[in-house]
Amino acid sequence: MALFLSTTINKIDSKARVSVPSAFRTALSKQSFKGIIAFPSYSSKCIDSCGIDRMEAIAESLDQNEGYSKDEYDLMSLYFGEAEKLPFDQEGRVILPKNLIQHSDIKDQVLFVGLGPTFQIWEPNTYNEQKLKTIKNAKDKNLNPRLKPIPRGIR
Amino acid sequence: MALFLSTTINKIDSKARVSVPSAFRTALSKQSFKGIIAFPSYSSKCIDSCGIDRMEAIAESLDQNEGYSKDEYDLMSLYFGEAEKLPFDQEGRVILPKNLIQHSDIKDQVLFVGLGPTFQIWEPNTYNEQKLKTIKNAKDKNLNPRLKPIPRGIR
DNA sequence: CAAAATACCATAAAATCCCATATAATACCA
DNA sequence: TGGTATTATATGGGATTTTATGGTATTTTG
Repeated sequence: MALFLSTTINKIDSKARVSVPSAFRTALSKQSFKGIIAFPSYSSKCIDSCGIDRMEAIAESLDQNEGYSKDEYDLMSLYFGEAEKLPFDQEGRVILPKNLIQHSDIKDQVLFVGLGPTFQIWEPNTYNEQKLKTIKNAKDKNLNPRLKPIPRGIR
Repeated sequence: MALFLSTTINKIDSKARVSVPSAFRTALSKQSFKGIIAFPSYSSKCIDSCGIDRMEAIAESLDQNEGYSKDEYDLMSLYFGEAEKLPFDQEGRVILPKNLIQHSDIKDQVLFVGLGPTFQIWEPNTYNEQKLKTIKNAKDKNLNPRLKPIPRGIR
């Protein structure tokens, strides 16, 4: 499984090209499609993204109806319609489609943030606002990140 | 599972490079990624660190939604964004990113302390202060300093 | 053909490699 | 056991490569 970590801000140029962070490209280098899959997040003003392997795994598990409810099935099916395959150019950039730029309100800077097996693409200011909200919410509800010990699958 | 023990102080140079203690490198030598994962501690002015295997285990357990609420999921996702993959150079050093140096207030010396399955990176003086506080607290509360297995689910 | 997409080239900054050295740790041997 | 040789480690600096970014040329396609 690819593991996406860290946060990077890159520029987007007049042709809507952005460098995908080198670390993300490395994480994807073993996959069959040299590029990323991107689609609008349904819950945030950002772009959800991953490698093709993950999409294929989702497709397969959907196909075999592995415990999805009708509602879940319908929702996930929508993703495939909105997902875009964005290939790397020789320099490791992708071209962000207009609809995704609009959805995430991206202007001239693009923030990539790793979420483990996936990552997201944000307009930097939008991301910071969202992040502050998440932290405030965690404080209000007295939540702790359960980073140790690991609940299961410990090695 | 890697086991990190003991305490070491090393220098940080003008390029923000630090040698990871040899014993720690040995503990990590079997893992797929040759380096460390580092992220700001949520409770202390230090850097939490581990090998990639542990990070992958956390990612997997999150991904399979093993009893995480939406709020918890959001909070933990932030940590992936703040975590950095720091590869070893040929001499066994890593480059500490600026944000982590700031968070832990590191100047020219770096203290590594093993915590068993993970380790932490501190500014040495900050660590000593923290250590004294911990000892004082234990005395005040009359805690019995015996080493026993920690029950699961502790934080 | 025109417009869009893609390939190709150039460059500054940053990251990484490579080599050198002092010190510490370990092995070896008389 | 003491002393010496050898190895490993931590650290420093210069050289090289990669990355991000911009631009131009070429190809595709509708």
